[in-house]
Amino acid sequence: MNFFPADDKSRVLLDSKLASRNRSPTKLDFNVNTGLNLLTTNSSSDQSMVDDGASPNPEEKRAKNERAVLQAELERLKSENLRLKDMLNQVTSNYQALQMHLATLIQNQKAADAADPIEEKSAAAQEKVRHGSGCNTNKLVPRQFMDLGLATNANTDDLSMSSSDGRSGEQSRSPVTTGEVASSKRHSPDTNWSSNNNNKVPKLGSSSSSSSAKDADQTESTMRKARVSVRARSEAPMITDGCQWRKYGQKMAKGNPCPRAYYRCTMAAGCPVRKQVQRCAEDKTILITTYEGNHNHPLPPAAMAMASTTSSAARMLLSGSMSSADGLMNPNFLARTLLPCSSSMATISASAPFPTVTLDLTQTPNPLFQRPAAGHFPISFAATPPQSFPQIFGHALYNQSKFSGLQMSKDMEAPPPPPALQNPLADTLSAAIASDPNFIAALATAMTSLIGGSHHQKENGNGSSNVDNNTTSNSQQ
DNA sequence: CGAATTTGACCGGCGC
DNA sequence: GCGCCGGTCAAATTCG
Repeated sequence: MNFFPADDKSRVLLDSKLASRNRSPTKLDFNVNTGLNLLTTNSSSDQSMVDDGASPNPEEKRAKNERAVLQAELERLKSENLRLKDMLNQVTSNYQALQMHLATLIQNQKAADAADPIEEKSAAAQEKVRHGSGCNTNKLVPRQFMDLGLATNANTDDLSMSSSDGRSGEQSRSPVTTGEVASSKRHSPDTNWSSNNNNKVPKLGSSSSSSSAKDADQTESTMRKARVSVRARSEAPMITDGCQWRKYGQKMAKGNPCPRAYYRCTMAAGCPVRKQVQRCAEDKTILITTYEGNHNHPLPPAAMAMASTTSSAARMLLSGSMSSADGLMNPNFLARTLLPCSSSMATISASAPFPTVTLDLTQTPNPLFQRPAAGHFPISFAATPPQSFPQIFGHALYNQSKFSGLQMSKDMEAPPPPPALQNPLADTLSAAIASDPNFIAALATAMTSLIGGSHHQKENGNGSSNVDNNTTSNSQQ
């Protein structure tokens, strides 16, 4: 976990701390003192942190002061190092717990599938969410992680992010995948970004060779194509998400003086994933990146996060909206129901032609200066100290869990906000983190990757990817 | 010189 | 039917 840019002085400082963390404090102090002793002649006064004013040599006096300052700074850094270490351990342990729960979940799910694939999973998901909402976060995270997987799997088992071919015969069961493989009007058989293909069942149906006509829900699902939009403050022309993109077009969009750029994934031939990049008309420092589709190839860890975002968010949106006529017909209702307290982080667009999940990472760029409004959960990543990462994950998962289905119980609509830890040091560190938009984006995508991870891991058979890797790799970009 | 980007043309959907 | 619009193509251009 790297919280600082590689060229930052603080990075060097942190690295030195980490490198020395295995040494005993005594030894560390000794080493520092040894160096400073070279500048002093009176070793007996080395232990004094305060200048007694009796020193006849002004040079020595200055050296003492300097040493005192350095020692104080060293102590502070040591304690900070310990905090960081604890935090890392906590995140790691949480992740390991998630993996264990996932393994258990998959086993249980296989057993449940044999009996009643849909009903059992939905009931289990709701029950677990109800229990999870009242638990402390360390338990909440894996629970909700599991819950999401259950809820989404119930509807979108066949969504594929990975090397599994999205154009397999299974595609018709997955709204997003189906959309991806729908033929475009030109040569690209997997292009479905255009509105041309999204709202016309006959077109999709005619273009799909696998119109096995599962049922009405299937037909309905093909009408909808989910997108995942990420809003982040960035001066860069494009946020780094680990994938390789090739620009294939640029257009002036109506109502926005900034051009919209069109990219397609070039990490594999025929990868259907597209993304649009456009600056916000109101605030040009905000970069809006909209993803659509699932990769048909293995992804590097750095790309896993964002790719999982598009897949899992789309899956959540579709699986949730599909289950309710209200949600389907009234996106506002859907958003209100699913996201009563998270509008600043994730919203469902009511005006977009397609169901769109928007992850807003532009809130509260500096946690020291802006706190969440009363009654509003501190969803903004930057607004929460690093020690609260489990809480963040937990709440994000909680929200996403709600995302995953309207069928969830009513008592889930008013979640108890996890207590955000108040810690000056943490605030300082989070301020540093928040100052890097790439880190924020990486963190967000890592979180959503975690959210979608259950599905992802199942599909890829690549359970080794983890949040730490995602976060690190992205934050270093 | 190959890869990536640019940019005007093209296409289909949609509203009038 | 026409024009607008979003999305894509592909030749031309630029870049490394």
